[in-house]
Amino acid sequence: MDSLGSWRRTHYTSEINGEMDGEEVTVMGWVNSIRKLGKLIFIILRDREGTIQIVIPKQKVPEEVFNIGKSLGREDVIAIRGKVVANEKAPGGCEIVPLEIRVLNRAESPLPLDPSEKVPADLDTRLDNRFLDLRRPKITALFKLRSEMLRAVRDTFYREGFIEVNTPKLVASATEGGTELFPLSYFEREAFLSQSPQLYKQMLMAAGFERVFEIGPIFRAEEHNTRRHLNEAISIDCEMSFADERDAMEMLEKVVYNTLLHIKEHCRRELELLDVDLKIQDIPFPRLTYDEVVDIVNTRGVEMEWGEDLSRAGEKVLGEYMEGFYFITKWPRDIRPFYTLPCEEDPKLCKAFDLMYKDLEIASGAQRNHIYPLLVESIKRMGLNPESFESYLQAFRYGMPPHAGWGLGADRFMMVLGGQKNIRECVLFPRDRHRLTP
RNA sequence: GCCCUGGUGGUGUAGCCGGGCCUAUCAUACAGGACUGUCACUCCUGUGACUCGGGUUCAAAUCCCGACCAGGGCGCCA
Repeated sequence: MDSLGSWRRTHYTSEINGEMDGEEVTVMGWVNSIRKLGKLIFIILRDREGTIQIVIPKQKVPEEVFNIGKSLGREDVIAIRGKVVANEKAPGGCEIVPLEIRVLNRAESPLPLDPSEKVPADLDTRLDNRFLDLRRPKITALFKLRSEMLRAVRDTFYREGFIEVNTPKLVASATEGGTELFPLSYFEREAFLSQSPQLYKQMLMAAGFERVFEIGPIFRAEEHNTRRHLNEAISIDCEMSFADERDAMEMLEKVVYNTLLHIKEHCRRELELLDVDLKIQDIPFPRLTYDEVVDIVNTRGVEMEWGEDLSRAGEKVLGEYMEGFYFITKWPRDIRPFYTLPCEEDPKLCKAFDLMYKDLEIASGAQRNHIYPLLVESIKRMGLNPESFESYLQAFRYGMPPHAGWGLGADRFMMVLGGQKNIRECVLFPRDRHRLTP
């Protein structure tokens, strides 16, 4: 085994081409595959950006180089200093003839799964050996896509005058209602992992921050076991003052639309690898009211009473009826959280919305209830105790502007962008009902 | 949490219905050998597996029960 020493990579494999014939380069990466043909050895070297062929003809390289080449196995980590040779017979039209090879680390064998994708592996096996799974170009592509998605989302927020914030993930209250929280011990007290930055975002409206966004983890202790649920997820959240639910929907459209454009333009290679034909959907996205949704779902043979949330069957028929992204607006007040502002014209309804992609809910938001007495009443209505919201409610008593916002599930958004059927595919190290490692 | 399906070498599979010719199939990986243009290299040789526990039977990978694990569906998801 050799040390890196003073060697540094001069090129990623993708940066080398036939026009560099004769140039000396240093490349580093993993042995993707190796074919030993007696006195001739071919290595496909893989780095983050791609692969390149290394050719080792016994007659034309130092004996030591040939011997090292012969000793290599799959996924060994090597560095090669060598000459670029343009050659039509090589994949990509060029290859490297090594002057010197350094073996930086050996890989044990057999490997727990096959990164070259000749033999498929179950998702469970892949997640158990995720670092190896992630060496597969297709999988790497998905996470490059994710990185660019986050960049596009951030860019849009900054361009629109939002401040990026971080709110606590360790919280005291288990009384927000709704979802189950993960309890944990906090010195001599009990604490919980935050299910959403909701209450903090709103307090920042009282702080006069006007427009904030946060990209961070949320934790839900539900025992769900589906392709679209995780117990730890990343939420893209925003909140804006002096705005109503229509402003919030427009902002959400901008974020989604800009991300589609950005990915389409900057991730051609990744989309191709993933075999995704990303459609740019013009804005505004269609808006359905909850009332319309109830009609559509019932007309298509799935029973749905007014006042019920969409069942999975309901989502499916709706997803068949609607193409791409669409909003559902004007929800019944009783099935939305207490911080949603009721409609003035009909107190049974509220100013909440969901953003759907086909049959998948990817975001939800609303104009928030900024009127203190009405908010207290709503908390009671939901069977919750206003006293446990004291530090939150305080913020509404000394000048809280009208405001609206939403939360977009980053991992679900990735399912749409990357064409994935299982949300676990979109997360490096997913946390679900049974998986806590790696 | 409920329902359905499944668990066979490192990985992915065939065999299971109709128990015995299974000393368990194939691919890939791995080890050794031959090979100077491979690109899923080819060829020869070799190594390696029936999730666990109980039961039925002369006989269980195969049938039955339970546990564990996985996949899918549903529920839950302010």
